[in-house]
Amino acid sequence: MATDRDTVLEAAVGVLSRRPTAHMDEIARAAGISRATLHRLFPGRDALIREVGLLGLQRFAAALDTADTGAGDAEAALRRLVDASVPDAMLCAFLAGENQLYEHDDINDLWEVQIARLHALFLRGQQEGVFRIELSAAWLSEAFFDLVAGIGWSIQDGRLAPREAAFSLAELFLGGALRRPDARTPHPPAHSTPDRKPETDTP
Amino acid sequence: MATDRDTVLEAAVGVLSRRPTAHMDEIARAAGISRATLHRLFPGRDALIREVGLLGLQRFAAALDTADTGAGDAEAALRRLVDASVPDAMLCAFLAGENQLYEHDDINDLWEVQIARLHALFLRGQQEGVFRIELSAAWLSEAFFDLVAGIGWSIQDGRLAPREAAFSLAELFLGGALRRPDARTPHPPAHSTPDRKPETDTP
DNA sequence: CAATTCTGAGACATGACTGTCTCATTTGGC
DNA sequence: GCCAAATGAGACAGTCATGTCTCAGAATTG
Repeated sequence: MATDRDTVLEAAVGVLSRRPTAHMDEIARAAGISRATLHRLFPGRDALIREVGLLGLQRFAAALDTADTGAGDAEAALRRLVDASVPDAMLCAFLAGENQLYEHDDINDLWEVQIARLHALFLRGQQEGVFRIELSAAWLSEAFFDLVAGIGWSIQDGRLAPREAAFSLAELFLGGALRRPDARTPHPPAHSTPDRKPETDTP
Repeated sequence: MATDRDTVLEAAVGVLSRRPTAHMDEIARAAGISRATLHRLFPGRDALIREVGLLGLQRFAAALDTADTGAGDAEAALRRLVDASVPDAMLCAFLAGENQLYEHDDINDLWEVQIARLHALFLRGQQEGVFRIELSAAWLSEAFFDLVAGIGWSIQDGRLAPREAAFSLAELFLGGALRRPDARTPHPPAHSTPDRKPETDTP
């Protein structure tokens, strides 16, 4: 029985991350409360969805703060970000699946701020020679967030043990994102070779 | 103006992959036809969604067929799968975001068959020493599909050039999934070290 | 123990989307 | 140019979820 707003939000995430179109009935039952009480806590469905999205973005922003992505080695910063964001992976899964949120301008702005922070981290890592420059920072940002969401879905469905989550995410993503100090790309790309030039953001 | 069923389905994917709750009106407008004609082509919304999902699964199954994932080097097989599945990345994005599909048993079965084929490819690669065994084949399967979906979203939103898609996916994913022939893991995992034992499926 | 507050269950009206229909218009074939 | 088929626009009822209300019962507080 969860009468707290935050507790209800947590329960709502559990339902909405898998079924974004869940009715108020389902959300209320998932939280162990009645539909009436749910409406007493949140003005309506829109407000509830919006608050869940806001919670997710705030948690992800807090993870970026905790990881202190602007300091030190870019690889170490990303590892800190992995550890900080995996506990809220389910919220990220909700954010990835709920594209209806982007109708609200404030949510959209907050989202873009966090993506910009991710982008900046990858750009810095590329300029420092830590991350590969053949992959655009935008793609690295997108892929990282998608994998965090994938972690959330996998854990929720019982396909991934929570203890393995951070390790699995860090090893898979960093393996593909880090420049190899010794070995070059295992095979030269046979398809289209994007001759990407190292980007700069601070002119 | 798209009067063909397949053309309408393609247009529907474009809308539904981003807004899974789009109304019939929006889908019809996206296809350039009226709501009446849309209803003449498909019995109802459920049938339309179901056919889009079926199309996505059939395309992904066809990609697995084309790639011939059971033959030859596992890495080469995965590279073939990347090339074969990237053109249908938007459909995979739809599949990843539309969890409501899994109420239909036939769709669910077809889905699990394809995931099993992916899983088998990664398991084989692990047994042949091509893919890392510290990451479970289940996680590799999930991550691969999530990244294909991410490719689809990125292309649709104009954040990734279609020409770079296959390269970006293959390099990022294979970099994290392949065993490094010479260099070991850049940093020994400081967090929890899952002492995974190499799995077997054919006893 | 009594009073207050909060919750759950249900009823109710509202609104939105869906599915079906009709009819005028257009398209395409002959 | 005529006829047939198909399309678009709109109207219509049905359905479902939402949001609000009331009331009885439970929990908490004094």
